[in-house]
Amino acid sequence: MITVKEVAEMLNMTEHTVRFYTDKGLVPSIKRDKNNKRLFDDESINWLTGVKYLKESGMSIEAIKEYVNLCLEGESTIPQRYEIFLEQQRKAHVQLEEAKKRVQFMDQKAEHYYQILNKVIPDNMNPGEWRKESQIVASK
Amino acid sequence: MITVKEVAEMLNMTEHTVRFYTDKGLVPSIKRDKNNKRLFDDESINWLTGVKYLKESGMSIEAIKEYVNLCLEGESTIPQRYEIFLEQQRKAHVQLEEAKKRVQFMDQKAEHYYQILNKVIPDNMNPGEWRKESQIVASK
DNA sequence: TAGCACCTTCGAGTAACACGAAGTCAATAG
DNA sequence: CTATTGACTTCGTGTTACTCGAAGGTGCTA
Repeated sequence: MITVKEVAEMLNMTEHTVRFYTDKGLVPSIKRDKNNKRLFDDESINWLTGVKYLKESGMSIEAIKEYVNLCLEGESTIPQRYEIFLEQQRKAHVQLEEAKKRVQFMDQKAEHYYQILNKVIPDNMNPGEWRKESQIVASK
Repeated sequence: MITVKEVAEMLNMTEHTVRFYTDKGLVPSIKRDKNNKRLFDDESINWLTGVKYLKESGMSIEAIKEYVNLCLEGESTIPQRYEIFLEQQRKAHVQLEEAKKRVQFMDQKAEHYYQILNKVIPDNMNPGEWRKESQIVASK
């Protein structure tokens, strides 16, 4: 049984956000101790972890809430829940591709600035020149 | 020379967002026609593309604005701009790793729901069981 | 018994859009 | 020649998801 602070650190969220999510009902299994403090057991940590992933893959708080409600309704909602995950799976794959492009972009720009600072090439780093530069790099 | 609508479609942004960014000064090279309409040439498209990547990798509008100002100040700011890109490069790599984890998570959950629907395994899909499930999958 | 760390609720503030209203302007259709 | 269409403009409010800080309760330690 761990506290808000601990679970926040564990999942790399702020304490405020953890409380925000629990207050919205996104962690139905959460408990309270005799002093009304939030306590997370393994089940609650799993819920919160799932919520975090769903959120990061683009679901709104409201949509996550609906998913949680479906879970609480029981097995009859499994087909709907499956549809939700298919959609989130699709989004996660799109996000992965976009993340790869960003890495490529940043790697290229950082490398370019490095070369300028080492007098390898002249300054044409302004974004106005970026496409040109990208084409040069891409054609290498 | 293309319009707001066209560049928005091209970069997959809303027209509102494009205007928002240009009004904040994030695309310094943007032009206007005789009727005061925004017009994007290649340089402006490059700026906007760069702004989009910086934003997606976690920079605030304010921070991007500062970067744009550094660009406009000339070559003397190259070391600072290099530092900015090193940081964004680092963030982009972290994001890539997170995106991979999300894909893994979503693939696993979608697969799990698929199996339940095909009566392969019983229902233990509630997040309360997710860690257990992940361990099982991981140990396969 | 005082201080400290940690928790609580509550309420206000913020970033980045998202959206709609109202108006301008140029081209085309009748 | 007028009128409608459609894309653009500015302006201003609304929304989401935090983010922060204040004010206060509780229990442990010195």
